Amino acid sequence: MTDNPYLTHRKLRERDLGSSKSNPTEKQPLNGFLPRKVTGPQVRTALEYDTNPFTKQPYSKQYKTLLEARKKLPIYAQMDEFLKMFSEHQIIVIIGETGSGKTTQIPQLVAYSDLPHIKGKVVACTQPEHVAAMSVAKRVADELDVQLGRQVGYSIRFEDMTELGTTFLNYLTDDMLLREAMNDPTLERYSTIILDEVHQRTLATDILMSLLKNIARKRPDLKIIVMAATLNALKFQKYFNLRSDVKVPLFKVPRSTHPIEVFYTQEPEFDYVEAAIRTVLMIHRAEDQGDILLFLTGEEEIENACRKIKLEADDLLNQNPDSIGPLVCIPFYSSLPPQQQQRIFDSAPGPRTPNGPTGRKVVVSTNIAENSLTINGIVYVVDPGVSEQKVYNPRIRVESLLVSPISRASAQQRASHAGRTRSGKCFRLYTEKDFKNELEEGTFPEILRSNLSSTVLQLVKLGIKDLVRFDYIDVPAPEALMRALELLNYLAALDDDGNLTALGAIMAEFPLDPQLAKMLIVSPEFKCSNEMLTITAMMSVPNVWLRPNNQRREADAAKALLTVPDGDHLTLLNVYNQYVQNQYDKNWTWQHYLSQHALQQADNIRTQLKSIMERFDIDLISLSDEKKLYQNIRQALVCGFFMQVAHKEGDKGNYLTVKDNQVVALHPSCGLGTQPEWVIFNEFVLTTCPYILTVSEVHPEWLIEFSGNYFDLSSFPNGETKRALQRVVNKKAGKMGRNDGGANKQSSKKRNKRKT
DNA sequence: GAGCACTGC
Repeated sequence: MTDNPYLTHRKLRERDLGSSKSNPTEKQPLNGFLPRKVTGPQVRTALEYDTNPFTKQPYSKQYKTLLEARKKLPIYAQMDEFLKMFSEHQIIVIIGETGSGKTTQIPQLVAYSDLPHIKGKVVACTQPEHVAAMSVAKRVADELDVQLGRQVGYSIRFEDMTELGTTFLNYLTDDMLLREAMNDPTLERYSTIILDEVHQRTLATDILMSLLKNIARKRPDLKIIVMAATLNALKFQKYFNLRSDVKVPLFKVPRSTHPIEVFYTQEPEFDYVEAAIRTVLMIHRAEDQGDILLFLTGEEEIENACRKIKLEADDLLNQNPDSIGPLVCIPFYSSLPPQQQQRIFDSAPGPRTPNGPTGRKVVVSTNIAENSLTINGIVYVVDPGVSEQKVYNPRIRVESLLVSPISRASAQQRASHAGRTRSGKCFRLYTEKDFKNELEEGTFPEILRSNLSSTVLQLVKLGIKDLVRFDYIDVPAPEALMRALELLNYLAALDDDGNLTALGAIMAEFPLDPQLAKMLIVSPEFKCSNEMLTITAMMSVPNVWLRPNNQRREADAAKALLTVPDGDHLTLLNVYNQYVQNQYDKNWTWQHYLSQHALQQADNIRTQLKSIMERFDIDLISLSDEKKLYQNIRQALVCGFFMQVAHKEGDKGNYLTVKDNQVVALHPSCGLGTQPEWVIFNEFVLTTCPYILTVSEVHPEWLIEFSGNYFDLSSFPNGETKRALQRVVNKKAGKMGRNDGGANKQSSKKRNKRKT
């Protein structure tokens, strides 16, 4: 694990100084344990022992306290049943809602039965979110009475809290395990792999399910456990049936949280925001003490709702000072600075007068609060039944955000927040009939609503030959696959037969979109890899520009000072360089309305990418001539993003994307000083109108020179764009006497040669 | 002249 290049940071730990030698006369708690034949009584006896079988140390006091708490979980009573099932089956599907303790307890039971530490193997448990991986690992380390990072650890992108040869239970993010599979296709070092939260249907979990199903056939010694929160386990159960005569068993873990009363509206609500505000105020007027969690879709909606709730609540308070307490309304969404995000953990306000009614806290949040986050004091949940979700249109290659109905699983997850501290109530702003008949059972899989270029590259690297017939749990649209294959072919990551090229193999090693990986890898040829490294990192993080509602003009003015008129990509470079020159100063970012958090993240990513570049001998090169440098940077951009070029049409500032012929406009946040004839862009979003974001000027000769494959004019639709390109080709032919459209091919050939 | 819901490598 220590040579894993995706981990750039390794936490220092105090080594266990106690002797690890065991006393031969001492009775061993795991005596008589046969791997995978362990029974409930055996485990219970071992748990009550004085010595920790994994550290050979006496148990601490904390261990006993935690053990008593574990015994109260419903799953503790099911130990015998689970261990028997684990002994008898290779694959198990487990269902249990949040609060069932499955994430902490099942992996421990598996460790007791599988005994990975005596075989030199590891039990893995995947999580979609890194926060969950860290916190669950900490909890389980405490429960097993071991030091976090030794017998029990976690691996997430920037942190490896494991010890090679010692760690036998590892919680890791799903992407991490998928990355590992790229270089170890049978995941040999694991004896059991537990996929948790599979109902969330993240891209990585979906792919892992397919891979594991495949590996299970080749490795009968590998056990697989799939854990989900919904009732829709049948789909997973069916999917994992390897043979028709052996059925994958289902293990159910009951919930152990407080009861939650669920209410529905009689009629559908047309204005869910208005209904939500009304419901919050109704709770405030009529219900007992307890805080409220309201789910809305986005920043603007949340800020407006907070303002209205506050106004009305103040009115109520003034009219009925003796019966109604004060109310605070706290917005919560991802782009909020961390300090303001912390406010959701503040306690509710006290009474306004010494003996008056006590106050109430209302948290108005996006989906960010739906999973793996507990806000203390929440007793009431208001759920309008919608969230903003990403949708991908492969035809025009555009991702956009759309307000859509949530799934039943999501609705249940939202409701569960009402029962964390005591029994609570959930108000659903839709009818029970709609809940039962209209909402989808589970979350719409990410694989069906994403751009798949990165995933397809990973699959090919994993050795998957036939992407169309791959055993997906939900098959993506053929058009989405085709678009991905086409892009990877133009980028020279795949050859014309769909085989991985040497370049593609390197691209797959970068945790980046293929376009970004390509431009970074070729950038030494343009003598600007140092700068491209920065730009790539900056393009991998969310928007760094802050623009608070009441300080827009100040924010825009600050941004103007950092803007490079030649293009937004160069502006990103400038922002990062200034950030470093100002010693990563928090005040500097604050004064320039920049997100310290995003810049810090870009810096982390830059470090990680740099180490991967070093591994592949990709040199870091700079040019001192700034004019030349700026030009070369934009040429390198063309090598990755040639499919995202637009040409100006007429004088009204409209642009037409090449080949796709979409009418787009420069986003108002674009910092270009003029409206150049040709631009390259990073993102195409559909909001009030189609906009292109992060835009730089390019010269048409570069398009022909560095991506001749794509800019082969015979494949172009007739129109102004083609005519403009034709003029460039003619001019060039006149000047140079030939049309060198093969630079793209040449550079990849050069790279191929170097690798062999 | 206007927005990025949310994860993750």
